[in-house]
Amino acid sequence: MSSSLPSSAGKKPKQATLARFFTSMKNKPTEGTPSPKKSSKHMLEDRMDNVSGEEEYATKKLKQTAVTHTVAAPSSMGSNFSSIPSSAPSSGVADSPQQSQRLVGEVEDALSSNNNDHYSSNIPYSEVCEVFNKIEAISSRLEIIRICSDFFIKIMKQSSKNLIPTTYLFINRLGPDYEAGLELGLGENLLMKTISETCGKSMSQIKLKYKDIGDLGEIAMGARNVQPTMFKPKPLTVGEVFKNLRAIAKTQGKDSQLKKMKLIKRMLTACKGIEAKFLIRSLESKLRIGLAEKTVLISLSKALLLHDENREDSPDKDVPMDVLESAQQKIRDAFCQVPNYEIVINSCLEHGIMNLDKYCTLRPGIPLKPMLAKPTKAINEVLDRFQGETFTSEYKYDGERAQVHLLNDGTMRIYSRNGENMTERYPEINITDFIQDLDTTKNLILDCEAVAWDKDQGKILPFQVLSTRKRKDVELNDVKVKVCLFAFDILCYNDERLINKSLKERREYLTKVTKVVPGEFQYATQITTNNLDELQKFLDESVNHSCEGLMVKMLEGPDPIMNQVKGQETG
DNA sequence: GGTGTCTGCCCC
DNA sequence: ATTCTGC
DNA sequence: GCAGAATGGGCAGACACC
Repeated sequence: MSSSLPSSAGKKPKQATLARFFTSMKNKPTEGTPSPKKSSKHMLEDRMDNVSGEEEYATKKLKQTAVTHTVAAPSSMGSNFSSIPSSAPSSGVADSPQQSQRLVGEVEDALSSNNNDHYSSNIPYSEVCEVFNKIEAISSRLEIIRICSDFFIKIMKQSSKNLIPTTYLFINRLGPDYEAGLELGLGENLLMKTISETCGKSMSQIKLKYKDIGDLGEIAMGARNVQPTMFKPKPLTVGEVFKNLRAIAKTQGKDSQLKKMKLIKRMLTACKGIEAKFLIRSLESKLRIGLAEKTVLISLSKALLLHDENREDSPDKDVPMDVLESAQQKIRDAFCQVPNYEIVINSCLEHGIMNLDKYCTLRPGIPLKPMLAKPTKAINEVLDRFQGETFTSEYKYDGERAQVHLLNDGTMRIYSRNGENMTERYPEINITDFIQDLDTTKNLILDCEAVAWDKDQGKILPFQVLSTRKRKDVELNDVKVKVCLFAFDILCYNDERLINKSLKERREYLTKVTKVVPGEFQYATQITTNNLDELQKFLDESVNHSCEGLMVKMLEGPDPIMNQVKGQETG
């Protein structure tokens, strides 16, 4: 099978915005100009009113949801942690998110702050933007993958150091999920203000165009390109842009918005052509070129594999399909267990992509990607899917995912579904209270659901209640909504990877290692049956116990299938 | 200090 | 989380 | 039907401004 597809003739932009640029805004009535004080929600409504009859424009909040992978079981190699480097590679991965020092100082401080050196790259930013531009016009994923991996190979030939900052630009992130303090803290308003000041347009002009076009990137590009440039700015490089983005994220405190704007202005002034478009979109966290994490990961595996091949063998040798696929699987598995591009990429470069499963494995202190469940409508649908297999069902609790880590040094961390460090949010939880034998338990990783708990009534409260809890700087006194952890899995125990074991075995570990404390730490209610009536009853029961339905999981076997069944609304 | 606005790799 | 899209 | 990408509602926090 060929790896490249003929690109379809019917290419069309990912958004319906481009063709309309600057065309339909003539004769726009101005009475709809929002007053500066209007909330963004109102602005959105205005916008929708004005474009009524046309197809929907990209509205606000095009947030990129973090991608979840299955923790697919790689063929068990019997390798345990003895072969794993005990410390993270020298990449300087910040691993103590709680104490990330707050940079209140000058912009320059942030720029020169800790270990930015390994993000250096002299690749012109314009080259990245050219690739983005190409991808935006393509819908075939295979074609996109080809373009991406070709580009990755090209920059690696210059220096493999280029790969990390470039990858981060492609996935539009500033670091791993679990590294705190990497939010840009920018929204459409601040960006519009910055564009307006940099490009010499009035705020109302920009807003009007935004209402019409719905893409600040296009607006910035349009405005930049008609601006006379007195002197030629130095071209932007990948390393520079990436470091600046991180600096923007790390800027906080008083006048932080001014400082952020200053950093953006500096870059925007140096932008030429399409650079402005993608720079602004990156800052909005809305790259919207039809390329996201999964595709980048596949492209990376292809690039790293070919790069590897090129080095030790004749260049441009065609890699067999099965080799390519196994490389993809390896890199996917590694990334599920260690969701950190720096670690995975460096490990590939150092040990080769085929040895990832020996060096990139889960470890307490790094949140692994959760396994995903397929939503199903009814019980019999599940029975079809699991026919012949032994499966088990658990309540699906209406709370927040909590991946609880106990580290060798005795510290504990709690990560959200998206790998965010939520430890601060639960000061009252101490996992050691729920461990049977503290002498023999050095470290572990548990999978739980944190649920708001009514201590007086001894029952579960809805998610809305949980979400009213404080998030930052939470002291014990602040805790008004109690939480009960419902554990349903254990993924690692004393450096032993359990993800390749069957759920049945993992449950045995779980109950052996931990202990129930009613109202604080309990096991997810479960049943193992394939009887339709029993299951239906169990589903109804779960809803009566304020749960959302059931999670249905394969009990044995290496190939984990998981489904969820939604219960009836209780309203 | 309080209030209003904006933002979030937010959570579901 | 749900919905939309291309394959 | 699948995988990947795009989008939504609601709440606490951060910052700007008075």
